[in-house]
Amino acid sequence: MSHSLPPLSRAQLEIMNIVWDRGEATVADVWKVLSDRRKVARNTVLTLLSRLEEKGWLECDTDPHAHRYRASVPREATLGTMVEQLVESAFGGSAEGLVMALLHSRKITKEETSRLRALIDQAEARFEDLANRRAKK
Amino acid sequence: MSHSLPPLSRAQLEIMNIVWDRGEATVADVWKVLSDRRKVARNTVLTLLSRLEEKGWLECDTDPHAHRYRASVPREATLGTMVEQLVESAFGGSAEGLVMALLHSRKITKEETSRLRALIDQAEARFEDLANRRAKK
DNA sequence: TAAAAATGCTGACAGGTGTAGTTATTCCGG
DNA sequence: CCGGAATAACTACACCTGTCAGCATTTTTA
Repeated sequence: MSHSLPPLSRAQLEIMNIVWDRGEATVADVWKVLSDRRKVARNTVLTLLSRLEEKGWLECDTDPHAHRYRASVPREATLGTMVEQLVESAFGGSAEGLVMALLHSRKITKEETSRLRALIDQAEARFEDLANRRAKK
Repeated sequence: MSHSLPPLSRAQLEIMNIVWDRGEATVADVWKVLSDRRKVARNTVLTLLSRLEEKGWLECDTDPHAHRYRASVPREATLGTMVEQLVESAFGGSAEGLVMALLHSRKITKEETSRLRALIDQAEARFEDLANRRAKK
């Protein structure tokens, strides 16, 4: 498939999130956001961005004096494969295993569980939809 | 809390899974299981196990000359924190985000969605339970 | 009991990562 | 036109990870 890039480390994911959030970002942009969270040198950011570009996670234009980085893979696709890989490597391929771990980790509220139920309803609705469409055709 | 060990890499998690599965394992045990999946030298396994022990993921007895390794953290707790960290770093703390990615990315069957719903019911039942107990007391 | 197999220790190495200093370039304000 | 601020490029380094070879010791077995 399209998506055979090396996995993202934590720091790399943090960068990607910033770029995804704003669609496009210069080194200075990213540095600014990151500096609000922890102390980090501009050069560190520069290196991380360059390496992400080397590996194909980012693309950049060298616009009039300031690299503008964009993500080359959409966020949803990336998160999707991340979840899949976690399911695979940590839960032996069982999606339920993951959800179970999520529900047991005491960070879930009652409100969240009902919203999760709604999500599942939606997913099932999509199944119905697909089935209908297949039947009609 | 108890669980401040450094994160597990993929290969390390693979090892931990083997140890968790059989409760206790020697180097030879792990090597055997791993060799059925891919070509790997015994020493590689040895090194990985030693380093996991150094870092506190494994404990070992030097029984009648063959190290017997055991996990020093239960599987569920580890998976829980792994999921939490993914939620945190990839989904900005939103558990729903994770479930949404899960439902959209995998080809989940209708059977799976109903089982997921059952899981959520259970979780809610636990909440009720807790609320009742608090009310009574 | 001597050879063979198993086991563990030490060291090594290449590649990735997070961090950043130094140097070179370029642009803007005066 | 010049000097300082912004920007990028190159280099460095310490640590982690996966990979393994060599050697020493112990246990098994023929």
